[in-house]
Amino acid sequence: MDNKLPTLKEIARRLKFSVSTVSRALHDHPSIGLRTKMQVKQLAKELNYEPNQTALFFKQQKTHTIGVILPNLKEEFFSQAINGIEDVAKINKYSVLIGQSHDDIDQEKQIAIAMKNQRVDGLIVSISKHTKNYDHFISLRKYNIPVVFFDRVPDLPTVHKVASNFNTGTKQAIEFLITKGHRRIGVINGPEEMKSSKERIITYMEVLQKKRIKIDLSLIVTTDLTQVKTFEAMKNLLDLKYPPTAILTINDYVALDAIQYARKSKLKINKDISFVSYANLPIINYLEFPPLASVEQYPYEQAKKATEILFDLFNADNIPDEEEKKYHNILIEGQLIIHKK
Amino acid sequence: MDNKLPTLKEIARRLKFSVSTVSRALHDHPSIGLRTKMQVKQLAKELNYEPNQTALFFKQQKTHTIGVILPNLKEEFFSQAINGIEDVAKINKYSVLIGQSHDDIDQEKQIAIAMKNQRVDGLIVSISKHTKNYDHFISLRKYNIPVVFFDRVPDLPTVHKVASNFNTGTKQAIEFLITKGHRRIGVINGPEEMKSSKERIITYMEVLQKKRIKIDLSLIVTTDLTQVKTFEAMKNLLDLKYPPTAILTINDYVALDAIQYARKSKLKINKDISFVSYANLPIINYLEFPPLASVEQYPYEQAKKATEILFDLFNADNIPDEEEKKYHNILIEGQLIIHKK
DNA sequence: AAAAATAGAACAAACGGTTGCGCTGATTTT
DNA sequence: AAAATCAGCGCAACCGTTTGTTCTATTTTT
Repeated sequence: MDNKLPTLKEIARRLKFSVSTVSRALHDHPSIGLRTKMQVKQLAKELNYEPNQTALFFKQQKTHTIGVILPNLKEEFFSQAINGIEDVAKINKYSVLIGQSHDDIDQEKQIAIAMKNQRVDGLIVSISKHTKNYDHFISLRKYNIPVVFFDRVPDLPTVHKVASNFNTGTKQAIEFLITKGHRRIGVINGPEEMKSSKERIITYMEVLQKKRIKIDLSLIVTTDLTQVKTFEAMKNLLDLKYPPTAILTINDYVALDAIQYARKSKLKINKDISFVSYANLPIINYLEFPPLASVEQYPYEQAKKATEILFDLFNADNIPDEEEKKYHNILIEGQLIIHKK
Repeated sequence: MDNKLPTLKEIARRLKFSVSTVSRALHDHPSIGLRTKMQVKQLAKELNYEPNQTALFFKQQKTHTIGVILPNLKEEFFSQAINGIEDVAKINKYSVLIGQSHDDIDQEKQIAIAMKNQRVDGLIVSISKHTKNYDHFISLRKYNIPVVFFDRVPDLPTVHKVASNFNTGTKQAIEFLITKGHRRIGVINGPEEMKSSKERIITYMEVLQKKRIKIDLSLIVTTDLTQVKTFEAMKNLLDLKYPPTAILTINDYVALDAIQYARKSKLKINKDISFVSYANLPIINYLEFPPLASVEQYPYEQAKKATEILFDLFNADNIPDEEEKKYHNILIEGQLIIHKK
């Protein structure tokens, strides 16, 4: 097993050139003669020479790797997001290191530290549903590791982030339900820590006020996204004296659980009770009783944009510190998708 | 921005020790005095010293990173598999680099090359559904990068692999259908390139023969896993003079499409026609008309086992080449899960 | 023909850490 | 008291590549 990979030194030895000459030859440096250049290149090709990336990473203090931290990959939202990240990374010849927090703050911290130590050049993050403290990300600034958040973003002005504009989608969703004749619209919201949860409620109230529909706070319940809590939330809604005729749920997975609960309660979906949610999962197409509509949040586009910003930051780093360093804060418009059926 | 990370050199300078002393002190080398050791460790802690991984990777010619190549992450099967890989990697303090082939052979090759250049220490692979040629993986041997395949594995004796034992699951599935009274059992199989496709048919025939049920080859159709082809396959089956009363599909996604088609054809699921498939996706639980049963293939366990083998190989590499180098070939037993409903 | 300019290549340092070996002064052995 | 031992630390090489500087012919200029 002659497992030794060819190095510049090896090429230099065979051709009786110096290592530096070989290096420059391969880089088409002007101070290398044509003959030499040809010889070097040919031998390099013969030997299948590939620069040792670990040496380069070390030398350049760059790893050409971006880290991605997100709650999990099993939600299709995030696996689609990965595609957006990968695509941009590939264009820039970067690799992607992925870590799942599984919505656990400690794991999130641990991964962030591991990625710092691995010397990733930058980080794309969608925070866990319980994260309230962002120190483990903020501290990366000391190491010049830029961080761009997407989808689940911290509620801080001093970070780069790309998120869905829940406002628009929520507005469309509620108006859609009102148009369909619904007046008692329930909401199964996410944990209060999540920025999107607050925004959803604000928009919900705004729309109802404008349409002069009385707001009933008992119609607003929360779930931590687990099935158990969603069932509880549904029970609370259905046990009301005047239960809602339509429910807005924080995402499609919650909607699925909610629908399941409604069916167990012998309710006719889309007749006794209708659902609208967020995410627009492909799986919806296979359901017998899907939500009436979903707010598409374009995970691919969000993640892609976040990654593009990250690469901008890599370059901006070289630019002398502008005093007023701008923080990117992009909103991707959601879009209500009405499911035909 | 004092972005300079602390180095051994920095610690040595401040304490007026040599770099080597500092290095050894941090590693509890016996030839370093207690006083010195304490001083060094304290300052290291104060400065938040962390060894520069890129330097270590370079020096040790190891990246402590394993590469994973799989068709895609949006199939829950694979995102669960990732968890198995991550868990084992974490125990061994390894990072995980992920690449999706999107079932495209060229992308698969490209990723394999990129990972080789990144100097991953080893590779976990589930091949694309069209891959017939394995040179891009075999050639990694030259670079001493071990490869372990899982789930979708090459049909070669000279590779390490972990796969599902389709035999058992398929047998259970068909016998289950026969017990339910079905005599005309259709199969929507995968592309012939896939090893599992062949095995499925063999078992199918064996079971039918044993049960003395006549084999009708027109009941066996194939799909490339796309919806279009699955619909075509379904059409072929349903247009038969004596269409099947039950269908075995290669996986749950195909089953979903097949069920959708059957419903469009006004067939009553689980009455006019029943389905059994492979994978046992969680989503099944939300369906109104799920397959009767699914063969669970334990992606987490498969991937975990594959990764454990990979780490074994890392160590085995140091052992002098045994002439008879064994190739791992693990089969994980599938298990038919009958969906209650 | 001597001086200046230039092309083409070599030298050497640097990135940060590990490690075999050698050095020094103190302690123990004979 | 001289010799041997040893604890404790420094020196230097090395991993592969890049790059600023220097060197050496050769060519061009005057």
